[in-house]
Amino acid sequence: MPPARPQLTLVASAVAAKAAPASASARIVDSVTAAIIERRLMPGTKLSEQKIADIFHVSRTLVRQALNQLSRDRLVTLEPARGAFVATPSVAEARQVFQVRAMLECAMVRSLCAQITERQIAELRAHLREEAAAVARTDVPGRTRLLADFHGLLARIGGNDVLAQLLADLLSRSSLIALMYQSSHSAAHSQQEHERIVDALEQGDPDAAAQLMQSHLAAVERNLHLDPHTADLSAALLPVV
Amino acid sequence: MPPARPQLTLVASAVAAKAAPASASARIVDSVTAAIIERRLMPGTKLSEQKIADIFHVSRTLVRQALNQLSRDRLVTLEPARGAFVATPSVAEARQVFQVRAMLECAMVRSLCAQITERQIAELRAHLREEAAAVARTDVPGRTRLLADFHGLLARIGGNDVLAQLLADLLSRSSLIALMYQSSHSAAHSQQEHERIVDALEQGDPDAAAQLMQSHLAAVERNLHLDPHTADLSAALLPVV
DNA sequence: TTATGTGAATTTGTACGCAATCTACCGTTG
DNA sequence: CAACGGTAGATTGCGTACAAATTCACATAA
Repeated sequence: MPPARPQLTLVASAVAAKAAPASASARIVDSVTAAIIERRLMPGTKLSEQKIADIFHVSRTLVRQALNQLSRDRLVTLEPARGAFVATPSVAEARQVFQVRAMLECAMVRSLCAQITERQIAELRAHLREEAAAVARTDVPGRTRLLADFHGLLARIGGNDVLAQLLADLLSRSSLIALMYQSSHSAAHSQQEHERIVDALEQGDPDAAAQLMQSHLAAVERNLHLDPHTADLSAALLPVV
Repeated sequence: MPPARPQLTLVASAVAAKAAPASASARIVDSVTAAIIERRLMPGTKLSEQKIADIFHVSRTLVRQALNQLSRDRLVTLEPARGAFVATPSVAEARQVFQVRAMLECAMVRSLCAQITERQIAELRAHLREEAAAVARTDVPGRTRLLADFHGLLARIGGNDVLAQLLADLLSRSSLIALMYQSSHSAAHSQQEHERIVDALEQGDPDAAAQLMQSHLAAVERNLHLDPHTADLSAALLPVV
């Protein structure tokens, strides 16, 4: 079904993603996750068990464990007796992910207004400065990561681990989606919307914060190339370069 | 850390949970999930790989796959080199799960008001009748399942698969929580609240629907024995009978 | 009696190997 | 020349085996 099936080119640099000497298969999960959201692995790429096992110098057993976890995260799809492939989220799935994010994140900033501290505002401001710096120096991978992590930071600040974990999953899926349906959204624009959301949080205005988050997510989604004629046909025929 | 560690008594009846000849490990996942939410497996129970493998007549390989999936669903916790145990969600986690459910489900019924059809209302009414019947005949396992699945049905009706999947996970976690912190909430009361939510959906009143869902979830949570003195000490010392 | 240390037995973690399945190539045929 | 079929190679699915870690029991000492 997926039209484009590039070859696997998981370079050794992927191994050095995280320094943590975590459990063997967790290291593979982290590396592949990083490789996917940093677009070193394109959607549709086949992830051969043996090749990955060779790269990480472990047996296929551990690779299979890792691929299973990744499929639960919806970052790879497992086709029975055919193998694992980097997921190619459909347009419908993309829309649904953003719809759920809107539900979750609007409610999140609403409840955040009532409980946020000076200290946490400062933390957010520091993050915004990093974002702005990355945008200014046109650091594309850096600003992409920081812009996504703004949403993760909001969730972590809220202190609700269940929510933070859930949103983290949605954010990695969003990264894959943004990568597939190449966003035309201006990074600078996104960064400014983040600023205004923090302003609303600082003023403790739940309605404004929720409204700003809503329109921010809508803008991001609108700037994805999700329109039927653009995605369904062209993207289905031309390999996603 | 967990105080109570009952012995594993996964009877063979668990095998006959679903008739589907699904993939080997999926069958194990379903059986164990059913066993947990139907409280045949108590929180803290050790899930020995070999014992489960013997019960299902498969090798430990498939059991490990199943346990990994279950740990991602947060129904079992994996302690390195120690084994798998039926999860014992903390009070904090319980509160967080209900908080996220409130965010998600309030937004869900809101958006449902605008798009729901006559056909779908009828489907919900049919479900409500089943609930009422189960409550009337004091069918405890049946009414528990139906009352939980009302929320799942709402999600599925919405047509957003991502949301439905997410909520399904939260619902099974909620079942485990309700089981641990033995709810004193009246089933009949819950059922009536469901009726009123459907009424609001039928009238297309988003504010009322969201408000009713909010207070319904709050009531369910309030009737869990989540208060510090009840849970932290007593429940930590006495085995959960 | 309570606490501590040692060793056997059980259990988990990982690698390896075989059977079943799929992919690809190539010769055959209409 | 296009379409079909069959064989060879590679890949996945799953069971088994062995090493490492943990648990439990028992003996010993304070």
